[in-house]
Amino acid sequence: MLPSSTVENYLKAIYQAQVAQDDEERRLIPMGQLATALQVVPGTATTMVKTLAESGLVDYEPYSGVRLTPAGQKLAALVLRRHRLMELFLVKVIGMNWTEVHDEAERLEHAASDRLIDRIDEMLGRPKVDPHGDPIPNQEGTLITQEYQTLLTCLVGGPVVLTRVIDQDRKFLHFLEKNNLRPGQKIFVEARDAIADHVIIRSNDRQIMIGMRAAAKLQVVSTNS
Amino acid sequence: MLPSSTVENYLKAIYQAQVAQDDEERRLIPMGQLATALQVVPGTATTMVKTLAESGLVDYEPYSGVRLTPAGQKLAALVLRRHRLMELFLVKVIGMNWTEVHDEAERLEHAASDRLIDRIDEMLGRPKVDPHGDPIPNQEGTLITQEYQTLLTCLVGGPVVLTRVIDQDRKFLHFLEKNNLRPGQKIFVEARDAIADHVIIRSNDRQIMIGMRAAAKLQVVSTNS
DNA sequence: AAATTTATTTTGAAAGGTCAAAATATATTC
DNA sequence: GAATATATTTTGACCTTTCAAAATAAATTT
Repeated sequence: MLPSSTVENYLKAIYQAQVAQDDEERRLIPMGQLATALQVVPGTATTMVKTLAESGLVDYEPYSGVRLTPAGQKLAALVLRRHRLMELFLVKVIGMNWTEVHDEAERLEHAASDRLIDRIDEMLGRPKVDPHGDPIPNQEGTLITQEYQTLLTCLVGGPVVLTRVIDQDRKFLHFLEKNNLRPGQKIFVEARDAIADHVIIRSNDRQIMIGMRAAAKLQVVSTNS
Repeated sequence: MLPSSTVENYLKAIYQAQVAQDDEERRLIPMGQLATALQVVPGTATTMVKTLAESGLVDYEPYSGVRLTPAGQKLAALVLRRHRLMELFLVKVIGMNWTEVHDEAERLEHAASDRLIDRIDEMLGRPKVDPHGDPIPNQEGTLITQEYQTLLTCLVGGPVVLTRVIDQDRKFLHFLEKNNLRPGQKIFVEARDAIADHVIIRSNDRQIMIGMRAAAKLQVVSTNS
């Protein structure tokens, strides 16, 4: 039986939580966190996770949390693949703004067939990352995650390129867009002040001050030019 | 509240049934027919139609049938618009074959936002018909249906252009495709024999014999060239 | 370690959509 | 017009997904 959108969303949420806590250790995701991510009440998550466990998609340890089984992990990765390819497609082919493709992709990812997704993948030239710089899992469900510096950890003074934005919140993305901070943009990191809790950067000759919480969401790579 | 996919499918099915029996008379669609179209058991259709009636989307007369209200009709037309624009998009932009876009569009039509659909509409140059030659309702939910001849009613001898195919069955469409019978194709109607129950046509210098049941599904316009 | 707070699970109920099968209307045939 | 056939509706049940609120477990504080 093919999984419902709900099942796909649960798997994806667990997967993303697992990836976020950069663990090779395969830690358990607590129920509360999962419930929050999916915007459901904790009891709902418990119920659902139990049925996922029965389907062999997750391992569930009461009062501890969930973890994807290999089968669940593959499914989850393919959902994420559909999502991210769809986002890139919406930007590159449809011409939507990268700050507003998330919700659209969120729905389309459950409706698009594998054939369509692979066709899109081909059209886009088998891309490695989506418009936010998030890596796209391949057809086998393998995700290759690059480790990047952030505006919080990179060298002060040097020029960097914004490569990945770890936040899908529309307001945040619009703030970035308004300040020309989109993936690919070259940025100069001018100062970082732990006490003042900010980072000062320069992009397109405009100076911007960003709080450290926000700075941590902006991943960059150093550049020499 | 926004309508579920199920509700959208019911409305669309009623709408298409109404359009099919080319009625200005706003006749009722019998429950059995609706149930068959939606591949559900009759009782299910009855239940659902009653809730649609409560939402003011249909008029329901027990033991007689359903009919869309103006509100229901508009919604239905917009679903059909999404479907047909999506089909054309899948053919023109994604490069899928016109014989195989139906099922894909059937799912995507419920997931695509109005913004996406309008963007697609714009990309395609505000098209009037989908890949099967079916007319596309406009944003206001108005459907302009052209009346065509069919291979059953058109003049024998003259050249015609295949303009619309009234059947979404994959097997049938594949048969057409195999015989070069796609919308836009010029065809010569060589003979029609009511007793033998067939029409003989010539397309791309190949002669094809088609049963009258099938011929009635192929709509054409006469051409002088 | 007892008390309290926080997280998780359980229980009971609800909404949406569906089916199987019985009951009832309507239409058709003789 | 009674008998039969066909179409429709009703009833009771089920599955999935959800919530509210009570019960319980685990973690934290004192």
